[in-house]
Amino acid sequence: MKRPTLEAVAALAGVSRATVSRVVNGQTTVAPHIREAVLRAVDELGYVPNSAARSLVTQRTDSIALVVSEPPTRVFSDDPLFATVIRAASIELEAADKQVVLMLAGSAKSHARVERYIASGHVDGAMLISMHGADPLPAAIARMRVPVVSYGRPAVPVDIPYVDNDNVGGAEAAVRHLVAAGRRRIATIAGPLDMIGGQDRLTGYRNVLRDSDRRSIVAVGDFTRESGAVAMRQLLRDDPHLDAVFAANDLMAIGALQALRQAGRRVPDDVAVVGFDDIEAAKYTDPPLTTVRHPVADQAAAMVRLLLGLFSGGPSDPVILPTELVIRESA
Amino acid sequence: MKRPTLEAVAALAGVSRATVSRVVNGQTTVAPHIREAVLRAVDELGYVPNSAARSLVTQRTDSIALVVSEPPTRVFSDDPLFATVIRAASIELEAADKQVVLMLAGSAKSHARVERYIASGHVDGAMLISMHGADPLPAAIARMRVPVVSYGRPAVPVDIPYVDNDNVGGAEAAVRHLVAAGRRRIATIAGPLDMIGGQDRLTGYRNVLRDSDRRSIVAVGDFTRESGAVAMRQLLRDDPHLDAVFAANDLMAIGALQALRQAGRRVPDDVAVVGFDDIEAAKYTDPPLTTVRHPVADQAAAMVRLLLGLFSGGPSDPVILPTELVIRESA
DNA sequence: AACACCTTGGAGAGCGCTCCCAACCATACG
DNA sequence: CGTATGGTTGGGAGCGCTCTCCAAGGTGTT
Repeated sequence: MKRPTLEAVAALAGVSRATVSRVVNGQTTVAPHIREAVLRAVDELGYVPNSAARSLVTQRTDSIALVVSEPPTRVFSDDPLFATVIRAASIELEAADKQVVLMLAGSAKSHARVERYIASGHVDGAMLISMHGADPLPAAIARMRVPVVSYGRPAVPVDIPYVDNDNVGGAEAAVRHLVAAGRRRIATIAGPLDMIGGQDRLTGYRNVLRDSDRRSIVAVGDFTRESGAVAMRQLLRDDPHLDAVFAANDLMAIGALQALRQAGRRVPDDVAVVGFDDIEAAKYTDPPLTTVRHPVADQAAAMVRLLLGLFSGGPSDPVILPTELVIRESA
Repeated sequence: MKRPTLEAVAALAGVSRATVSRVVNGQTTVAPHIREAVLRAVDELGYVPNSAARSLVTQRTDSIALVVSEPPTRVFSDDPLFATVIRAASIELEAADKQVVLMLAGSAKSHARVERYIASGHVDGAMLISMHGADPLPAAIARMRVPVVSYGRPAVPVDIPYVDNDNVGGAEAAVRHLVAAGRRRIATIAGPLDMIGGQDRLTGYRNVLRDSDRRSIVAVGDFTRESGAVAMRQLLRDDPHLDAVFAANDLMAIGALQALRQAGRRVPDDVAVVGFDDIEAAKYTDPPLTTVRHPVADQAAAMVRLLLGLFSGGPSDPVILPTELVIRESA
């Protein structure tokens, strides 16, 4: 009635536990006919090795935690970022025959659970995704003796390897595009400044404006469409004559598009709009959104490779991936 | 250098392993001052119990697998269904202090991994989400002696408990609404017929049409927006005079809206459109989409409770949740 | 003061597996 | 024909933990 053990298989096949273990783990030092007998017994009993027992002795679990340190509402919002990352990372990890354990660590309470989970040896390593500045998790996890990598540069300087995209460069390219098009009053809808992506994209915007001798006009959103609309209205009040907006992500750009339409501005004729991310929806806005594409899936895959590399003593240097300006009709 | 064990804590606190175990597991039969000493030692060494060792003896893992038997492209598509289910289930499971292990089982290869994972005792139970008719996974997992529940009635008759919403009733309500509004030629864009949701919603549509003496006009999509647009164009060719469409989900309804606009039809004046799901985007379509809301999050929570109930010998009867017609402007 | 009873801590057996080491057998060589 | 060699197999320890006894000590009662 209970699940069969190695012992049971050994008994049925008329060999020792050790031999069964060898067959199950694919060692070649077993005589073919014995191997056959063992496999038959395994099949007959429906034997599957007990993972707890195995990892107790091997000290490995072949599982990797994917920790998303955000409230669930944001993880599974309109923003497909997390979905893309999770998907790409899963594919890459499964290719390496690792099991993905997805963990949402949005609240302080779940932080504790996650820390405990990782510390208790459930996983061989962990990947952290998108945390805010005050997030204590990276530091906490880095303290354990578990290999960890981060998706995106941690906001707090913590000594863990990470993979990021060139946020500053991408923002610069976007704003340079607006400058090149002759736009004079270029505003930005920045992301949350406690997030590294928000900071870096604002930095890129400021770099170009400074170099091109324009004034910066800044409103801050929180990466949601609604906040983009609110920020856009704010900007229009601040400077009714602005002729371009760079939004720190597409969702806010879409919100800005709505607000502009409501305010009776034509895009791109009156106001040019550029987003960041190149999400799917950017193709279907009216007009289609010019935006900065960054390789989310590649970045996730690179993160996985970085972590797997750590297991075998590979380098722990940060990896930075390039971005690309996608020009559509909004700017 | 290694991770501290019970033994180490016991030595430091000057007690036996058993006593430390009692303290760590919150047993009350330990004298306060000894308890203090143990906790101090735990703290000092940064001790965290080894989960493999623990579950080897307890035969529990306190983890639950959430198996999504769909290709990742669909799981993390525009369709927020999976996201909502995953989120709600996670919240509910964490409340019960269970760890969620999310597994994507889109390919045959990953099926094998998932089966092995579950069979090897990594989790105490499993939840299956949204599978197509030919999916062998429910049957395979049901065969193991692991408690399993399904989100949605399994397409293949398999004896596992499930939680579903009233797809037939919801579709009926939607189509009855169109009938009541005086629509004469009511078409439907059905979902994939190898999915139970697709079947049931089509059944509901047919039930009402039959009772109200109208002809059914059916096109089949695959729950994506694109397929909705394609199906809509098809329907317009089949019957240029149709005056209403019931789409089996909102994404296809949105595609239909696009196709109708391109064809120069006004919604709802010329053609009324009703969707199913009440996703977030349904509020923002032009015009806002009339649709059938079903309690996705509630359903997920109910699924979790059903599974947890199974552990303690609770009932394994299917749970069916009601739906609600949300009337906006498209019909 | 002796007894029973209850509380509390310790000893030890395993949970199911891997892996080291030793024993074995067969072959080949001196 | 004995011994060295190499390839297979089995024995057994132990991974870190829980949990069932059991013993020791303390308390209260008669």
